[in-house]
Order: sequence, then C-alpha cells, then structure tokens
Amino acid sequence: MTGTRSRTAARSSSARAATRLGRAFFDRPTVRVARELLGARLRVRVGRTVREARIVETEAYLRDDPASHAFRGPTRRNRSMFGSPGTMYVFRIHRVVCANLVTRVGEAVLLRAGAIVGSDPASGSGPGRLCRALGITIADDGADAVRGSRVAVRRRAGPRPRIRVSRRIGIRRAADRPLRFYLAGDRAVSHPHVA
DNA sequence: GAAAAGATTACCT
DNA sequence: GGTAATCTTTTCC
Repeated sequence: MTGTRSRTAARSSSARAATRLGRAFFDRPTVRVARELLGARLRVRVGRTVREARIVETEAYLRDDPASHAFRGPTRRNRSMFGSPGTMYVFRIHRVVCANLVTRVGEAVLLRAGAIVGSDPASGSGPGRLCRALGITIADDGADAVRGSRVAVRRRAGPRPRIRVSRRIGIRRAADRPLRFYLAGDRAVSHPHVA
C-alpha cells in the first residue's frame, strides 16, 4: 500500500510539475495571458486541503491604462504588480479582496470568475467571490504562483475554448477598452450580458 | 490630518 | 435597477 501510494504520488507530482504554468507563460503580452488563462485551473492550498477553480473570466490591466492600479507607478499597495511574472497581486476593495496574476512589469490579469471544482460552481462568480471560495486573502499578496507552495496555476486541458470579449466591469476610466475575456455560455461568468 | 474613491457584493424595492 | 456596507490607500488641504 505504502509502495503504491508512493509510486502514485511520484507520478502525480511529476504530472503536476508538467502541467503547472511556468514563468514563461506569464512573461508574455498581458492580453494573450488573459485569454489563455481561460480554462486553466487555479489551485490554492488551504491547510491540508486544496481548493480549485476553472478560470472562466479575466480582465487585462496594462501599463498605459488609467484604470490600472499601476498606472501612476509603484506604491505600497500595488508593489506586487512590479514583481516577477506569475506574482499574485491581491488588493482589498470594500469588504472583499480581488486577485491578479502579474504578467510583465506593471501589468496584470484580474481573475474575475472561476467555476469552483467540487462545490457550487457559481460560488466563484465575481472576483471577490472567487477569492472567498478559494480562500485567497490579502496575505497572498506578493505570493509567487510559479514556484510558491500555496497557489499554483495549471495549464488548460482540452480543446481551445470559445472566448468572448467585452469592456471591463466596474471601472470608470478607460471603460471602453475591450479587455475583458470570458468563456461563452459558462454559468460562472459574472456579467454575461455586458457587451 | 481629513476626505474621497474604489477592478464589489448583497439586499432592497 | 438602486444603494448601503466597510475600510484601506491615496490625495488634497
């Protein structure tokens, strides 16, 4: 039994390493990363358990983008956005937190919604709800999703999904830019009707 | 120092 | 569809 479990663990560890998205994935143009994160799995270790969501909705925040928290350069709050590709930028808004994955310096992808695996899929509909469902907190700000032990992103499995594009949700500045991406028809998408 | 603004959500009518 | 909740960071005097 022990031997079997050990062998199984070794194999799944190797498979996990093979499917985990690396630095190079995030070190690419932000819009491309935002699109390719759709369908990927976001895994968060919470104590002894692992929570997982299939990402269904993202938004890109660019360097030359008045809506981005990094627009005016590094501050104490946004310093994670200037970290390595794959760094988590988590910020607080009202009573919730929202999570981003950093791409290139000063740019990031906001994780707007995910279908929670093994639970109510719609409980991750919305950036604050996604973080709450996965157990992401402000303490995860600055964490490394590439090499870190708490958060990891796994490559999308399966065929290329059908992606829809719209303006971003809930912002005032640069509101017309088509920088929101989501899976067509997915129940966990937070604002299905925004064009 | 004080005040305003928010990449939101839940609950109201 | 509108609005209150809630609190940190940023910005302005």
